[in-house]
Amino acid sequence: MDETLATPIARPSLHDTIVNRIRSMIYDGDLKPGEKVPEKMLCETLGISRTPLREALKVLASEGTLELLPNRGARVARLTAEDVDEMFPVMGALEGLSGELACAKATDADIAELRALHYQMALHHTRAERAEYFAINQKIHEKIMAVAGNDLLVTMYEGLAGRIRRARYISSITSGRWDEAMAEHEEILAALEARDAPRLAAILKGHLRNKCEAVKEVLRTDGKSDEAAA
Amino acid sequence: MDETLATPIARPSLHDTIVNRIRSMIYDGDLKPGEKVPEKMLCETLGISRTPLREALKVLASEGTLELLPNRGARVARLTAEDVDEMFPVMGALEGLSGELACAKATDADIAELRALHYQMALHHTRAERAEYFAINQKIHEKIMAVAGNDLLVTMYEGLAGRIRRARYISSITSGRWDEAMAEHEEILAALEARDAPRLAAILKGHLRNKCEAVKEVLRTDGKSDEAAA
DNA sequence: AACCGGAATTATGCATACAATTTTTTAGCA
DNA sequence: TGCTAAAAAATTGTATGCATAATTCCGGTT
Repeated sequence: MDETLATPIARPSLHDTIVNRIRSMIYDGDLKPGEKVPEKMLCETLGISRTPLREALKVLASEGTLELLPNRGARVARLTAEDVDEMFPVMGALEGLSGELACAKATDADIAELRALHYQMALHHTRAERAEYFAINQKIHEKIMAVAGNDLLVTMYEGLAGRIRRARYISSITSGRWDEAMAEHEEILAALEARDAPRLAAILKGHLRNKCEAVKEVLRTDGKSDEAAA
Repeated sequence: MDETLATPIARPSLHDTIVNRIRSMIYDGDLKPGEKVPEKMLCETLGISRTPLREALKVLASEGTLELLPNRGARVARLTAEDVDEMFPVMGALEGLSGELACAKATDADIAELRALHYQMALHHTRAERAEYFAINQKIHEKIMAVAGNDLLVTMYEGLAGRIRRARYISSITSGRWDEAMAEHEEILAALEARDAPRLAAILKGHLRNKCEAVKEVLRTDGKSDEAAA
């Protein structure tokens, strides 16, 4: 029997598990940016041998999550201001695309769901509940991505977003910038309701550019502690 | 002395060499889409052991170049029409971004170089020299990317472009579509000379969308031979 | 006392060996 | 003859071991 096309992907391989475990350790801060990651240490922590671990390290390095210095081991990639300057235009283009596609593909139900999320977020904004606000904020952007219906887009965006998430810009947002962001979200909802693809794309791009500045600010402030840890 | 920041990347590691070797084998057609890739075979071909080979396979799989079936080995990823439908919007967004950035950053010398390439390509077009035309065509797009000055953008775009390059759409372009593409390139040059970023972005996006259709056409025609090989 | 050089230690890179799963072959049966 | 099932072969997943490069530590020298 011919299954050449019938087997896209199969079971949860142990291997990806390790990759995800290590990725989580990095995103959760168990491994800090700039920190050396000796293989032996990780082997003991994860209870595995060096072979599968090294395979995972190579994958994470190709993603940009780790830096692999030949004959000198792995280090958690440090996010520089230059990295951010390169990442945000790309993320902006991708997020803009998600907006365009979402305008074309969103059902009324999708928009209703986004509207609900939006007003819930607005409530958290007026109450100055930062954590709750940011949680819903992320949900909204994820929902727009999902509505866009392009898995590759989601994968690529998440890959970049994940690398930035470590810089916890959340706590450092100024209330002035917060009000601005909220106003931009009003426009996002309006553009989506009007299914105005170019406008939504433009707003999302600008919205992200503002976030870029916030992240760079955190990087400047927070950089010193990273240096100390390295 | 503190070199924590001073060592971004060091020597050409053997490992990346293997990754690139295999990637080349795939792009050059030594390994065809859908084909099974036994580890033993590649080990003998490359003259290495299974350990570094498997590390390379994992990396290529994370790039989407290979498919890794747990306990069942690797296969060269097959490009489906659905894949192309997902890839082209993303590539369009990235290429559009390259145009925007290029408009902002291009020096007069850059534009002069692109102009020269453009008219050289136009010459090949009037002479109906396909291979030469496409070689310069690619150079132009690469130059725009380079002028944009965003390494991450280049990396991500090349990753996608490389996966598509296997579908040799070159030979199959119709002369009608070819004339269209050439006309679009006239606009590309004009927009760049005017440093009209939004316009250049829009043209590049549309230009690529047309190529998307060509690739899908090749996929439909060429698909059967791939099936046979699998 | 500070600096330089070399040996010992440690960690990484690669190859080999063993275990487990899948695929193929083959024997048995209806 | 065709199908099922079990055993053999082959292939992948993981662990271990050896070779090599890098780091550290120690002794000698200026």
